[in-house]
Amino acid sequence: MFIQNNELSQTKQAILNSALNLFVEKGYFNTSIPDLVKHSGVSTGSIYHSFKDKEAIAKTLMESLLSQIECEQNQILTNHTSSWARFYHLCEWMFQTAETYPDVMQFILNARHKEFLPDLLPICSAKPFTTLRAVIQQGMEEGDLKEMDIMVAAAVAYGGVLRLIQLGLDGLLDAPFNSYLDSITKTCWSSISNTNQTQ
Amino acid sequence: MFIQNNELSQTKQAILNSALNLFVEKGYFNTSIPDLVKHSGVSTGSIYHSFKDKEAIAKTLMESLLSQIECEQNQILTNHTSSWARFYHLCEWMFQTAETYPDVMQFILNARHKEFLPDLLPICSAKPFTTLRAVIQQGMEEGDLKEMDIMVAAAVAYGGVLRLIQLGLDGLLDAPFNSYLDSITKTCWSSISNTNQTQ
DNA sequence: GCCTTAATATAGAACGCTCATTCTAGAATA
DNA sequence: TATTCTAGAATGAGCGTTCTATATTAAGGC
Repeated sequence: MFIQNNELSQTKQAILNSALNLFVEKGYFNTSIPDLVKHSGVSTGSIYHSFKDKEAIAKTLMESLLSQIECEQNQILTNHTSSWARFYHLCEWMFQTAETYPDVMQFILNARHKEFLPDLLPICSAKPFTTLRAVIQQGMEEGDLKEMDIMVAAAVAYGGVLRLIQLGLDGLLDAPFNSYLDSITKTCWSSISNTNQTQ
Repeated sequence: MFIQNNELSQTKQAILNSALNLFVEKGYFNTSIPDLVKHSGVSTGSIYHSFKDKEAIAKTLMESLLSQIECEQNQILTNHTSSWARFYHLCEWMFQTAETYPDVMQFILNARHKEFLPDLLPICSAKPFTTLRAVIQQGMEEGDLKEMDIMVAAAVAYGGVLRLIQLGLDGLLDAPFNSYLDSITKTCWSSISNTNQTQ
């Protein structure tokens, strides 16, 4: 039960949570409306009363997830000001989310959204991802990070973390996510850092 | 025309190449057999004469791509022996492939294979990916890389590179791939390297 | 309170269409 | 002449969506 948005009715939330589960488990195209009916307990009629069509379900789901993520990221940015602290806690948050809500992480990172949401920008252009890059930018402007191409720096900084999450979601890690947190964040950060020590 | 396998008939190759194009462009589920007929010029009857069903097309496509990639990787491993050289040239090869055959790279990296090939292991377990990790292992055993969790090291080493490829495929990079090659490989490698300089 | 009425929500059967697959017939090959 | 390949029409199942009927809720008048 990840989706909990006061602006959405109970019925809509139930549908979206089932959609999230099923879309991750079987994929968007392998999930039929009858599947959704069975899983959510909401009837066909109600589903189509709540949403224009199947695509609208996916779209709303995506928007809900992204806005929720944005919200949690902003919390982190408020609580921490230095670029390193922001980077570290953003990564920590990603690890925690991957651990607690693997479905959500799978859906955000993995799903080929373009296949069922043709108008959506690539996920890398979405707000949560630009926020991640903005922290790197900040680190560079404040002199903590080497001057280099922002895309390269961001790819190095988050690439390792996201890759590890991917490996974990695919079941190739033995230990829980957060046991890797310190070592991977320090390693990634130090490689683009100006000094050789991360405070 | 990426698929060129002597073990496969012309017809099969034509079908597989069309499948590769269409699967990347529209996705597996948005590609119908009629689409494949139109694009490849091969009739329904011939398609079903060549392949058991639609899934078998995807499976053969995947196997062809992976074996071709494996082959090219082995070439690189033969030509270079040090772990750094192997790492560098494997990355170079990935960049080149992403530049020349973005379809192939998209399909390998991105496609949610599990959705249409339920029996397939996650892509990270496929040979080409274990080969990548083996090079990191080698670097560690030979003392070039710090002793650390192999998964963490591999995630850091390739995460940045693969992330950059992803950004490029999504159209967020200005320059061609290979202009980033040196900076990203050096950055990634140095962060897990024992000495602070990469020869 | 209670009845009336309108709007909204739910339920599940019915519809029409597309798709993967099969079938039948004919062409090419050996 | 037997086998393999090609072609495209026919089939049938499953899907997204719509339709119709029933239930629930909300508001207003008395």
